[in-house]
Amino acid sequence: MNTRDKILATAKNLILKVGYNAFSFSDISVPLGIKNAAIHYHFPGKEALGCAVIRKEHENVIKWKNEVDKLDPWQKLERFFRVYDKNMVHNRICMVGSISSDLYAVPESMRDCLHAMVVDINQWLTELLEEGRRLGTFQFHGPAEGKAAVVVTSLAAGLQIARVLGSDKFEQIKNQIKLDITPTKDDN
Amino acid sequence: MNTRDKILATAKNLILKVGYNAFSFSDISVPLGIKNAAIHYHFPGKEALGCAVIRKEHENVIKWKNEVDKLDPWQKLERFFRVYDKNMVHNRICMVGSISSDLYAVPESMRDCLHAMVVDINQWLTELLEEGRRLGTFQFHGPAEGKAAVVVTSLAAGLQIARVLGSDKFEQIKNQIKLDITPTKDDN
DNA sequence: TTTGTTACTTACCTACAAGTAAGTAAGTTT
DNA sequence: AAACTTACTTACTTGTAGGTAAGTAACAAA
Repeated sequence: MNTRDKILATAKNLILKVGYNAFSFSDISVPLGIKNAAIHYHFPGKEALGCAVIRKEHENVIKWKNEVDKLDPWQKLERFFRVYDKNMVHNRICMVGSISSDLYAVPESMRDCLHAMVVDINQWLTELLEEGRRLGTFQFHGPAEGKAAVVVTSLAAGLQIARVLGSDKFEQIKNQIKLDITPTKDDN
Repeated sequence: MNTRDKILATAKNLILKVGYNAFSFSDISVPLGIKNAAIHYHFPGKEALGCAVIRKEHENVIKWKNEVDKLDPWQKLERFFRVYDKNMVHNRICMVGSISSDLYAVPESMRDCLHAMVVDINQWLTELLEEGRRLGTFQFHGPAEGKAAVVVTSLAAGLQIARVLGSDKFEQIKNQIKLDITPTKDDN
């Protein structure tokens, strides 16, 4: 792993742990054993670094979508949960939750990067729920778009609230999400 | 309204809009037409101010709970939604979402204040859902605690994601929450 | 071999944040 | 009237943040 990628990885971790405005260049340079100015060699400024982190995360989302493409709806959902689980164990929140909660305190370019990513995630989950309902794998009322919004926000804020109430709360949320889309015998 | 309360109100707004770490004393003193040091007269430091804001919010929650105490479950839920609506129109997020997403970047005393408040909200909503289910007003699967967690996180992150995708997304979430607890004809 | 490029470091600058000590004007108490 | 309290302001200190200009060691290309 080259220095540039190490900087990106460290910055990503910091954004998910303390937020964009709460980390400094030293929080990256000291653990990596480099100087602050080395970060400026790879990225013109903090804003560009922030954008690069979000764009890389977005690329990872796209790769991940292709990876899980052939799985069935429940497996896809479980894989989706696993993304949040990985953050949960490190007391991190998700990128969307971190940047959007600080949205009016980050540069506009970062908002644009985040927007593109959120649209993608939202669309993927909406299609998954729609497909699952069509196949009878999932059951829920109302538009898939609304259901997708509830699912993704429960997970995002689930990571946040779990910091306060413990990881059990996050487990409860995942279980409830599953219960809420599990088919029952009624056919209304 | 005295200066102390004006400082508290301004600080609360800033926390909900840009987060605890992204506002400075000048963001409070300039609009109020006072000097930075005046804030230090009323509050020893930023940490104490942050705690005072959360504690006041917690007190408001307690008062609010008493206000809505006699309403029926659906009315209580609508009143709960209204709290989030009021933040939505100002592009604010909720106190719990703001502080918990920056939790490892705020002083420990603030985390303690937030914890007490989150426990209270969580308990109130759990009891509401439990009561609603007992009365047949609401219908959902699994423990009320898990359902409460899904509802409150959907609303909290709903405010966050609505900053990126627009307020329609928040409306979708509220509708979906209602659909997901509306009784159907099945009696499994 | 000299020229250029990559990947940094050294040393420095500017801005601004939080915090504080001392002062002050207005009102309150004794 | 003297002393004290309230609610600030003035003026200052300290720390740190992001950023930059200039230098350098290692290696590659012409």
